[in-house]
Amino acid sequence: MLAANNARRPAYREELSAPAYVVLGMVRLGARSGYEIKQAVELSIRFFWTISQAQIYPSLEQLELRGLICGHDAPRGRRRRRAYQITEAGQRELREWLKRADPMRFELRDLGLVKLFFADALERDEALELVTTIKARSQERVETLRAIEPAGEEAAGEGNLHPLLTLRMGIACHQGMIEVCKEFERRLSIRRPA
Amino acid sequence: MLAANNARRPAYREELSAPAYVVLGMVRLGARSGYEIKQAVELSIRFFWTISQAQIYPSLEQLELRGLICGHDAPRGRRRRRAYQITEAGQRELREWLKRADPMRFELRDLGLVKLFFADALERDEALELVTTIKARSQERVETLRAIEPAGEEAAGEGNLHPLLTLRMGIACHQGMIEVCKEFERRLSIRRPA
DNA sequence: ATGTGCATGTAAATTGTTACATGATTCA
DNA sequence: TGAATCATGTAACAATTTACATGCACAT
Repeated sequence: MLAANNARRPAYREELSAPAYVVLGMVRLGARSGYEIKQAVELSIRFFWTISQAQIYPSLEQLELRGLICGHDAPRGRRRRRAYQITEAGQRELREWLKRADPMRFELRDLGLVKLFFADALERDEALELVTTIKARSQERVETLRAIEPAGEEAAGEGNLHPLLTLRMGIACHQGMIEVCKEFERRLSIRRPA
Repeated sequence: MLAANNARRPAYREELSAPAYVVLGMVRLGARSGYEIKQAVELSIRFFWTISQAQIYPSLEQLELRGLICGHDAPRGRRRRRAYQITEAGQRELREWLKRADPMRFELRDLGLVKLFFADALERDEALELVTTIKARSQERVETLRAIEPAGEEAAGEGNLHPLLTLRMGIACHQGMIEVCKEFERRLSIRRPA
């Protein structure tokens, strides 16, 4: 019987996985430990990409194996910790990925919109309520994003323009949906007022 | 040794899964077979929800077990086929779900935005190209959605208002993002023209 | 002493996709 | 007769999340 390697590390493929590129990008932006990467994701790209802690550590390993990042033990007191930096090769690989014309699939999974789609099964006032809920959700999201905007503008002033761009895209997207909700609220309440 | 049930049908839980509700909703709208449900999804909600064929048939089974839909064999010639209809209980369950105030998480996974976020690692003209690519992607999406609009308007005239609502939400969302892209294209090309 | 934050890691479960397998019907 | 479409189903695979497990540091 052969000794099987049961550890579930990702297979060594030619292509890096998407999470690995995300980790690489975050290391480039200054996140040093797995812990810091997770935090950076939550503070920035969480609106269009999430990554769980269980994906980060294997990705770091994978990246280091290829020499795209280099890590060294950097304990804080007696608490263990491994700090990473991006390498020259890593910089190149990241840029290549950014320039690569791959699909970049836009995947939206939104049960809110699904419910809205089926809302003709409801009474008119119930449907109206649903539209209002969906609108409120986007309004909350816009407020959250607007609260981050100053930080994005500051970063833009210091040469990191693109986080602000993605922030504005999020705001614009939800703002657009809010307007449509308002239009349909009028439409639904005029025909049969509450 | 106990006889294990190795078939991978979904565990019988209190809660129905999201795909099951999607299937239920589509059966209500007149999709009869698993095949028709898959088609209906591709023709309508695919922009904010997808479902693979491998999820549909177990969902149908699950729904029938609970009496939310009822199915009968309805072969076309000698080709086997099972046709479903929504039951009274199914109508109720669907409406309850639509009214239920659960999270309805909006989940976006977009490597395009991720790349944009990291685009400060690129030269200015390369970043500009990326912005243009992302803009083009949204423009294509808007065109696709606009092509469906007449069908949505027709459905709205016949009492199915909400598919048009979700269609307009998609258009508005991408239109908003397109405007932001244009603004940044100006910004990027003014400072250092190609 | 105790709760929160820093820090890393793994096992199990869940969820979803892709590919395969089968076979009838319709139309060119 | 051969391709496209209708129709159902499963096995294998891939991706991701959740939960668990561990332990130090620091402030209250």
